[in-house]
Formats: sequence, C-alpha cells, structure tokens
Amino acid sequence: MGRVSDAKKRLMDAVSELIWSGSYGSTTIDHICERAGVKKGSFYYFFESKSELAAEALEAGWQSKQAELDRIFSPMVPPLDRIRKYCEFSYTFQREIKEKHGRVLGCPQFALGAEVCTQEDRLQKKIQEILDYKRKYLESAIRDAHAAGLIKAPDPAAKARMILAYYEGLLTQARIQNDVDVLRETVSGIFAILGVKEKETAVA
Amino acid sequence: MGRVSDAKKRLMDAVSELIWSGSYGSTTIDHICERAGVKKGSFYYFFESKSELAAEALEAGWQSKQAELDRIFSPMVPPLDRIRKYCEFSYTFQREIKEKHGRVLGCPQFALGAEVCTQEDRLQKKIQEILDYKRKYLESAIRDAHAAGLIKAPDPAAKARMILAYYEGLLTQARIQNDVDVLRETVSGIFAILGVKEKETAVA
DNA sequence: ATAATAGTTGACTAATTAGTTCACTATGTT
DNA sequence: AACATAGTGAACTAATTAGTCAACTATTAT
Repeated sequence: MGRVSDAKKRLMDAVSELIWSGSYGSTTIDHICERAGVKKGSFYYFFESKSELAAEALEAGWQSKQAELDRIFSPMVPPLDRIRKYCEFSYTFQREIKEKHGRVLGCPQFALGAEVCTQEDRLQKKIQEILDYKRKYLESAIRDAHAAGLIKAPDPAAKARMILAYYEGLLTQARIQNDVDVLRETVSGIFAILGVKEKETAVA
Repeated sequence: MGRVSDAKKRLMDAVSELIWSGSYGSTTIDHICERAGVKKGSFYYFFESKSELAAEALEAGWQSKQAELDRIFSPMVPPLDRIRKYCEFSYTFQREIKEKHGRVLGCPQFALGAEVCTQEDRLQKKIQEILDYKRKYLESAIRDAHAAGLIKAPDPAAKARMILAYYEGLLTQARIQNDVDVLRETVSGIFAILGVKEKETAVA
C-alpha cells in the first residue's frame, strides 16, 4: 500500500552516470537529485548517504551486466574465443560510450575503486567483490583452455589476475587518454600473457 | 629582495600526500593549507587554484623520480635486468609506503589521472606527459633486449604500451586491495608479455 | 639605515554542501 | 469511501567550501 515511485531507480541511475562520467568526489547529492529529478527529502527517504547509494548502484549495475558475461563466457564457446569475444564486446561498448558522451569512460568499478578505496570501506569491499567475480570468468576460460591443450597455464588463477590487471590497466589508459584505440591491443596482449601461439591468435 | 619562504614547497608536498593517500576530490584547499602550515592568503599568493598547485606538484614529483629511473634504466645494465630492477624497486617502494601509511597507495599519476581526466584538462595533459615518459624508459629497454636477441619484439613501442598498462593495472589493484602481494607477479607477467623464455626469467 | 619588495595574516564574503523536518499527497487495501 | 502508508517537497540549519583584501612583517639590495 501507499504510493509507488521509480525515484529510487532514478537516483541509482543518476549516481552511476555522474560518477562514471566525472568522479565520486565531484558528484554531490544535490547534483544527483537534480539529474534524477528528485528532491533531497526523497533522497534521504531512500538512502542515508552518497556512499550507500553508490554501493547499491554498483550492485545493481553489476547484476545487469552478469547476463551478458554469462553469454560471452558460455562453456559452449571455445575458451579462447570467450576471451576474444569479451575484448571485442568491451571495445565496442567503449566506442559507443565515446559516441554518446564524447568520452571514453573505462571501467566504472576500477576507476571508482582507485579513487575511494582509502576512504570508503564499504565501496571498496563491494568493488573488490565485483572484480573478483570478473576474475572468475577469466579464470574458468583459462582453465578450460589449459585442459584443451590450447595454452600452458597450470595456475589459471594467477593468469587470470595478470589478465585482469592488464585489461583494467588498458581501460584506464583509454579513459585517461580519451582514446579507444588503446583497446585495440587488448586481445594480443592477453594472448601474449597466456602464451598463445601466433597461429591460434587469428580470428576463428 | 624581500622575504624568503619554503611555503610553496610545503604546499606542493602537502597536496601530493593528500591526493595520493586520499583523492583529488577529497583534498580541499583548507586541508592543504592546514597540512602545510600555511594560511589561505599565502596559498593564493603562490597559486591560483587547486588544479594549478596539483599540476606543479606533479611536475616536481616527476622531476625528483627521474634520477632514480635513469639509474635503474641505465644502458649499462642488461636490458631485461633493468625491467626486473624496476619491478623490485616498485615493490619495495610500495612496501615502505604501506609500512608508513598503513596503505598501499599505488601510482600517484595513474590514480589521479583516472579520477580527474574528464574534468581537469590541465592535469590530464600533465599526467599523459609523465606516463609517456615512463613508457619511453620501458620502450628503450625492450628495444635493447630485442637487439640483443633476448626477446622477439619488432614493435617495442607496442610492447611498452602493453607492459605499462599491465604494470599500472597491477599497482592500481594493489591500491584497491591494499595488498602489496599483488605486485609479486609483476616481473613474471611482464616477461610473459615479452615472451621471455623460462630460462631467462631466473634472477641473474 | 632605509626603501623596495617577497611573503604573511586574519577577518571577511558568498556560494555550496550535507542533512533535517514536517506537512502534504497519492495509491493500494479493506 | 476511507484509512493506512509509501513517497514528496519546500523551507530550513549548520558546516564547509573557494576566494578576496588590505594591513602587516621580514629580508635584502643599495
């Protein structure tokens, strides 16, 4: 009973966009409310602080990305193709973002994590959790590739950590330079880390 | 003639520390002045804004790091050893920082760059410049390693970009997770990207 | 010594910020 | 119809913020 509203969702969308296109620190509660078309009284009705809102928005954003990752990393797809598709998806996505915002924005979690990790414990934990999930997708693809004899990776977790660091590093470079071309080397770099032979590097 | 003072230097030191241990957004002019023991009037005597101060501090910080990098990347040192030494130096440095601050802080330029690149054009440019210099150190080591037949790297610039992305990605991961152990894989990851054979991976 | 000047200070303004309060309104339930 | 309640809004406070200013002080060159 009582009134219904999508203000909560609008607030989460607004905070995600503002943080991603700017930064956590430059995103004020007033800006969030303005962008969401919501008054401050309502903000504090739903959330107790900016960091709580950000944490919920992060979780929601991750949930909605999972379906896509499940599709890309489907065990039905040959393991190295999963990784290649993931890189292609990421490249296309960043291109679209640049088209729309005039800016390459990189990875929302990584940029936010680097900014707030020393100050916002709650956000740091949530981001860590999401990055760990991402790593797991890579890890299982690597393990499968190893099992299939495509690469030699007796420690898939270690390789996954390396690849994630490289991947996030590239996305951050692309953000800093505002240049999607940085991302064109994503696959070849990952395959170099995995020790994939030249031959297998060719697109299937 | 006139008075002399080290207030300008104190302001630059203060802003560097505050941004690195926190973030650009959370660092206010009042905080900077307090930490530097300088009144706001003096701040505005030397600088016209926080971003101008940050840009000058970034430049000064880079200048003081260059001597160290020149030593590590000396052409007298075998090329792959330069890279190994660089990784060791970085690891030790981050350990010391964690000892002192209770926090792994990662790379000052990269974290700041990711935060402000969409908003502070001047800082973005300065950071881009510094990251390009860093890349050049790596590039020349890679070129020398290629020339010496230690690795196959016909495009040293591309390899340098990959390695820098990986290296900065790792440092950022270490910052987010507050864990120096993340950095233990630095060398092996870089050598994997370079395609260094197992044998050469052993410490000289 | 003193005048020119580099640097300091504290009090000030105006804007922005986070957060509160409470009367009000719309809607599902009975 | 009317009641309980989920959500709204506008005005408010108090703190923090960036930035200004003019009088003041210390130093150095002459």
